Amino acid sequence: MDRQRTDKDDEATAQERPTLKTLAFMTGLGVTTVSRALKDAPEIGAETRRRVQLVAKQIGYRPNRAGVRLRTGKTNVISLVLNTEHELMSFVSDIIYGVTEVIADTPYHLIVTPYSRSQDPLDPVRYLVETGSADGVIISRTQPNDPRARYMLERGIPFATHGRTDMGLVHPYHDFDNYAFATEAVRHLAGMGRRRLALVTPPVGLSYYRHTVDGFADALSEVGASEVPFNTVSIDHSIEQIRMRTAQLMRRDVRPDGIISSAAAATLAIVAGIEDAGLKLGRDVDVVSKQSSELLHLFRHELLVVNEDFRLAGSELARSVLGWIGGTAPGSLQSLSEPKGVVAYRRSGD
Amino acid sequence: MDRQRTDKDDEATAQERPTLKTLAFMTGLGVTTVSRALKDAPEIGAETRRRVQLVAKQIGYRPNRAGVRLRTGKTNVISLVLNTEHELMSFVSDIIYGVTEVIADTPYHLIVTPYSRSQDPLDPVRYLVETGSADGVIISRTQPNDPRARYMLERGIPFATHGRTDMGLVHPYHDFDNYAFATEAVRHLAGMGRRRLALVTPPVGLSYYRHTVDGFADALSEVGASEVPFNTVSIDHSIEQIRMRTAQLMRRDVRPDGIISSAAAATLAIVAGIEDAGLKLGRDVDVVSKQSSELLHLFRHELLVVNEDFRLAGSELARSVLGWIGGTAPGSLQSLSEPKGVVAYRRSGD
DNA sequence: TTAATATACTGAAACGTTACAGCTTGTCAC
DNA sequence: GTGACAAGCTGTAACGTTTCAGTATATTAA
Repeated sequence: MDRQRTDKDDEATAQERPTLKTLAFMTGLGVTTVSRALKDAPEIGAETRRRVQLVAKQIGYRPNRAGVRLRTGKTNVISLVLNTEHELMSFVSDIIYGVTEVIADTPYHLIVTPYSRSQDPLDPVRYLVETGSADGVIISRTQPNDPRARYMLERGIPFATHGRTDMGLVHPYHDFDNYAFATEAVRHLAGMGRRRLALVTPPVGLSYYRHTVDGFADALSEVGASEVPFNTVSIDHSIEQIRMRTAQLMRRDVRPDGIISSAAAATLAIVAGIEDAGLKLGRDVDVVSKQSSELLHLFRHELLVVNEDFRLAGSELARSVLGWIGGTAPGSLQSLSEPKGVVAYRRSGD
Repeated sequence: MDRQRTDKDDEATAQERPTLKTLAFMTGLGVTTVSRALKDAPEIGAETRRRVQLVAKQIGYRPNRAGVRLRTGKTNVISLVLNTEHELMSFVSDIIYGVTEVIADTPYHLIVTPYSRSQDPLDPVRYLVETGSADGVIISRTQPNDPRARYMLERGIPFATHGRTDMGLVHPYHDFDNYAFATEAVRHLAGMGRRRLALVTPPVGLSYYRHTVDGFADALSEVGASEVPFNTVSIDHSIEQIRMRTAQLMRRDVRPDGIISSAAAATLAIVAGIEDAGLKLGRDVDVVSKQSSELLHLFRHELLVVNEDFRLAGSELARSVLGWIGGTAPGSLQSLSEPKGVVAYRRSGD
């Protein structure tokens, strides 16, 4: 009832969204000319070009995404592939915000592609590639030998990984230097006189697990401190598990006098465990933790923190993917973010 | 170079992604028939239908989104509109996960549409509607008189709001019962003998600000406690501001002996402020706080918490939008989540 | 037998875009 | 004055889908 008008008068009064046809009618040109004029093709007269672009701006023409996508295969979509299981914590939103910041003034949309419980991480990536649902993909929880990266490299679809791989293949990535984080943390603790250090690692199997562990080990021997093995948990474990295991650890004879934690949420649990064991943070043991929001110092003044900026990670990852799509060499789209050092709490007066 | 083949042999060996044409060729039917057979149209013979669907499954046919979208206007996209400024905290990822859980086994994709610093919140919604970029929209930071909801209602695009409106217009929503939260919090504090209560409110102007304030006020008069005004901050303020203002408040002569906080991050700052003033949580003042992840008890045992489940909110919102798209009456797609009560810390042994 | 009708299927057109292969017109060299 | 060529523009087809208006065959009613 609302749509009484025939095909013919489409050209006359276009109340619907303007298309190339509308513009062609208004300017008296052909749709081909209009299309080319809008993308600054060389064989269009300078005046015509300006005229078309003016009219387009005036009536608020926006290319129909489905039309473009059908014709060219270009989706103007970046997909962020997320594990809904483990990435429980806040930093996911930071990454998302970082990505959206970068693509805000591009024609790109961000779609979130989840994969859940016990699903093959390759599944969502395969889906994206097979259905051609995105021009570029961002993945996280990167592994040294990552089948997803290998797959996308084979298929030639631009992507960026949060975290490096170690397959001898070159692709864009952004990573936080967790080796540096671990070494700085160890040195800092050693500087405070701590000698028996424990590490709460990233999830075993992920790339930054190795980086962290290596940095920890190297720095330990550098400063001549010793490791108190604490392999029963990683930051992927539940708060309760970490807390319990930490308490157990701290009740043992040879307990650490310094702990390094790879994630803020885990740190809350670690501190709880320490206190469960009747020990006091800052006196019996010091803890250095990574964090992504500035909250740990509110939690316990005694905590030592290293900040990791996930919003930056999101931005860098988006920039990388867009760069690759735009033709930049993948090898030049890699970035590593250096920790700014271990920071202790400052009282207001300091 | 990879694409040497002519249009003709397209029909023969389809190495590319299968389309209706591929299926038509394989089954010896017309594309129309295939299209209808796949959607169980009645005028297709039962055997033909089965045959087509079998072949489709075998070769992994998936309808081309761009084709469908161009022809029908259906995008199979749900958009989640987010404020990149204020929604700093973790619960955004919970909402996203909740949404993805629901749309996982539908053809829908989730796109995240951000709006940032000082931008009109109506902008992204207008964009989505004008460009027809989504079949349904989810918005948050809902206001009693929300221009976005009004706009989408006018335009007839299905949406759901996180939080209720108060415009006499009916639309799907999911909301946490913040009135109940506030009343339960007040009653709990009153039950502990607290008489002078302060409230750290949600952002002024949002719907749940009113609900919270109303619940607070009503319960105050019910239990005969008094309010210590604390209108200088809301949970949208920075950690530092909240902390400072709380410290100021707690140093005054008439200071509250109970505080109710609408968000976990604010609570960290509040507690810091309390301690800055030299007071002790649980002795000089009790704090009831909402939280979305179970972390506050690790922060301070003395905290009293009420849990709000944002993953549930995401799921409910997605269900609502899909329901509306599917033709369900908007009025029947409203849900209110009740707080499960104020919970205090339980030591392991309890 | 014929006509009406139901069943099962099909071709053409359209959604909005871009690529390809033209088509005019004007200018210039000769 | 003719041919060549460039500049500037245009029509058609195609991407994959669904809808519309059929067509062919079989079945039933008279």
